Amino acid sequence: MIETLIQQAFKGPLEKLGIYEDDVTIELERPRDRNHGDLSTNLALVLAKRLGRKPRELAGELAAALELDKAMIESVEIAGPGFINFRYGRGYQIDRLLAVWSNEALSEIRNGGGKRINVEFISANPTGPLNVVSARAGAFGMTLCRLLDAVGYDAHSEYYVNDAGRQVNLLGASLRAHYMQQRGRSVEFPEDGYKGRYLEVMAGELLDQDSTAIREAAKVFDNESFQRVEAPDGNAEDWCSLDEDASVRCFAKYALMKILGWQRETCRRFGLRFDTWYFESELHETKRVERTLETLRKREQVYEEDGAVWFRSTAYGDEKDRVLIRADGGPTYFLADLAYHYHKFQRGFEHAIDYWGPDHHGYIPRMSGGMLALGVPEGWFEVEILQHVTFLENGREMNMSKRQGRFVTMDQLMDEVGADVAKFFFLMRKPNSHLDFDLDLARDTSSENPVYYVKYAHARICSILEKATKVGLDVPAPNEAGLRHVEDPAAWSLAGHIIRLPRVITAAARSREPHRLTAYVLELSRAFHQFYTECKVVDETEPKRSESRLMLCLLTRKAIADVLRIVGVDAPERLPDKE
RNA sequence: GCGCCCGUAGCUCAGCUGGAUAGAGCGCUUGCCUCCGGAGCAAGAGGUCACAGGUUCGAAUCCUGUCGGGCGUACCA
Repeated sequence: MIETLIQQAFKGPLEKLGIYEDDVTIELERPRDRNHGDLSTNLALVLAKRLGRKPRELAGELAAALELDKAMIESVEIAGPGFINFRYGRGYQIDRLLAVWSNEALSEIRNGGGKRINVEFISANPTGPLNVVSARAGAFGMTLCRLLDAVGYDAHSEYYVNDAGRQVNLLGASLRAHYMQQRGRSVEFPEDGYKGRYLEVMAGELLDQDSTAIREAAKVFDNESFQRVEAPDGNAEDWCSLDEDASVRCFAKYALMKILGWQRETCRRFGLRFDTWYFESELHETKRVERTLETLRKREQVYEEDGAVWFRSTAYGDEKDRVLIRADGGPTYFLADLAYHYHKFQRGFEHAIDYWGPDHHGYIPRMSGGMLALGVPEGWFEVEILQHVTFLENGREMNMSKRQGRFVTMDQLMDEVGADVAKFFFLMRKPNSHLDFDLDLARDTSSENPVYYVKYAHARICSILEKATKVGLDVPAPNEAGLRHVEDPAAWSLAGHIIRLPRVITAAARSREPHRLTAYVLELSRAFHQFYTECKVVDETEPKRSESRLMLCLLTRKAIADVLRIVGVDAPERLPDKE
């Protein structure tokens, strides 16, 4: 790395001043302002006081004593209060461009050592179609997985299905009520039941489905990760003749099967791939919930009071202790969740990241406390909170009330703006800030829309390359001789962005901030459009110059495609014709 | 009340973990097509970084307090 090269160069001059390696860290960062060079250090500012010297003077002395290869570092300058600024040499830049082209630059950042990391996201209750709030989580979770893979981890995407407990029961009871009502039988609709239209429709379909049709419907789950999902025996009429508990269970089983089918299909359509769908019911069946409680008990983390069993979460910074077993004897959701995450640990993941909504942040202390109490190492469990999304239409906040049926589901969002645009928009802001989703802009397919701006840059490159071939120019893979011909400032500015690629990926992965990718690819596209207007690429009368510029086109196209792949957005060769 | 998140251009947001004259996009004003897709590019105007203290060579960034907004504060899941 070029940083270590510079740091090494400082060693001698610093020793003359009586400063040794362990004494000071030489920080090198990319200045905000491009005029300040490619790398900058505040070393002189940091040392000035200790040495009783004026920062600028010290900087000048240090800079003069540096011995650096011109091909690597072209210039060293003192600026401002005492910064030492470095500018990359052509040799270094060309070297890095070629490293991007050969994928060497991307291999260099794979430092994760194949460490297995579990990333859990969405995990919506299986009680209805996926809501649009899940869409942002999906975009983040999936992208984080690809980012982690890119930096050398082994990321594992996971979806937790709450198929046990009260809600599923309520779901079954609700569907049953809808069904009976449509059969003209009077039943009381369960309090707090699910009143969504989709259950009415589902009940309607059940009216004329026989048992074979129902069994057929379960076939979409003939797949290992979904063995727990199965159709109830018989048809809806049979289920009605059972006693109420059993009857509700059948309806619940059916509803669960249908809804999980929808959710899985929606995820697929959004480009989400889950390595594991983990069912809560399995935790109960395998007694993991009880065993987790036992472990806590053995570790003396629980006590009984008022007929309930409590976890001493206050010992881990929570504001109050939490109930594990209710007075009525049932386990809380929290206990099951502890068991689930404990099992994640036991499954051998070295780290676990959960994406949660903002309404769950109060839940963090008890969960991380619980993990510690179970003997899981500090820092193993990580939560990323995703803030809410507000949709704007005609500049006004859109009412997302479910009753009005204004698109609230993920599918409707995809119908409206497409999966690519939705993903890109969700990722444009950092996870921790609220997102204003401008629907009018998202629907726009012109380059006002950032997604199309980027796609257009990619398509434009493809079109240029095509044109070059058509006029009989060679389009050679980037090579040293060719890149040496690159002269224009706009071209080198573009090259500077391409070189940044591996760093951007590393930073985005480390900070869990995919918005750095979208921001980067927008800047890169912009640099390309600038280059395009200033440098004519295809020119038969100047084949050498054309070739070198074509190399930059190839490199840019690759960088854009690499980023878009991580973001999960398609990089098209051409955009649909404008009308 | 307490806890978490947030407050940066008219609007939407960056600001790379303490650096230099605080940056983009949209909107507004003004330019650029004999040319590879103008679905593009350039220039200009626009700021008390909510407010007040503190820490230090240096603060939008860290600490304290105030004001304003969002969310949470279940033996629900």
